[in-house]
Amino acid sequence: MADSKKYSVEVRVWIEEAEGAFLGIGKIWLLENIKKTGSITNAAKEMKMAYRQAWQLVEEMNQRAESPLVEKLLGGKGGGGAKLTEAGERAIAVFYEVEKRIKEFAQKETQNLKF
Amino acid sequence: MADSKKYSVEVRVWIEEAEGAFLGIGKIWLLENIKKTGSITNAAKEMKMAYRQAWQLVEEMNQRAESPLVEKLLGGKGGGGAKLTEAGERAIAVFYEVEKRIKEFAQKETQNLKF
DNA sequence: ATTCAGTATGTTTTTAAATGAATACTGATA
DNA sequence: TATCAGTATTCATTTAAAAACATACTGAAT
Repeated sequence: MADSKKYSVEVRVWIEEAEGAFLGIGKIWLLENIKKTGSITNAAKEMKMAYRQAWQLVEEMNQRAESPLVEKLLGGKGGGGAKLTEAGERAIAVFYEVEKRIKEFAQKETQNLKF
Repeated sequence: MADSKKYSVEVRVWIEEAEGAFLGIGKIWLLENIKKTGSITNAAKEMKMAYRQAWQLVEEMNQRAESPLVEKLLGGKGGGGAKLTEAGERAIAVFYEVEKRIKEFAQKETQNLKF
């Protein structure tokens, strides 16, 4: 006999650092869009987010990582742009790996919830 | 050689139901305070939360659980009050158990993060 | 030295969420 | 049947986060 309602466990994962939340799925999406578009401006547009906000997130990430995740290019042809550093690329991979493991565990461990 | 910065994984766990988020740590605290104080009013005060908000959270929980988590007593001596049902008591226990398992796993699986 | 698109930064406006305030309802008890 | 404290509900206010707006700054390329 099945239960009348279905419940599932959801999990949000983020990386914490001394001063608080450092890297969650939002910043990861931003990194991915910077990689894809080559600039903070276009990444922000892609995500329908204000440039100012995107820029602040990048600042925060760069200052709180041991080495910057995003390299910003000022002026020059096309006005400049932004690209991921090696550390930035690695951050994406590490985050998704950690998140995947935890979410898989969470699903596996929580069948048949009842409330 | 130690890294200059420490990073840790944080995890937020909640229970999802057809219509969205159903039960997270905030509602669990509310349940605990209702248990402790015997009313929504006093639970809300305890948590420095508006009564209105607390009352709405209780409504939501009760409607979306298979059976109510909180029994509300109207009128009478002392004006009434609120107490947890069996299902409410169980919800607290189940939530913490699930949360504990997932958080322990998350810690164990993520040593030596570097960014 | 002008152009150009993106970065950098401060200020104002919007917006959604939470709070606060006000009022009616409930029912055991004295 | 008057009281009383908590539940139930509406409406106005506050507040904090995000967005929108405005304006410099940068430097390769022409």
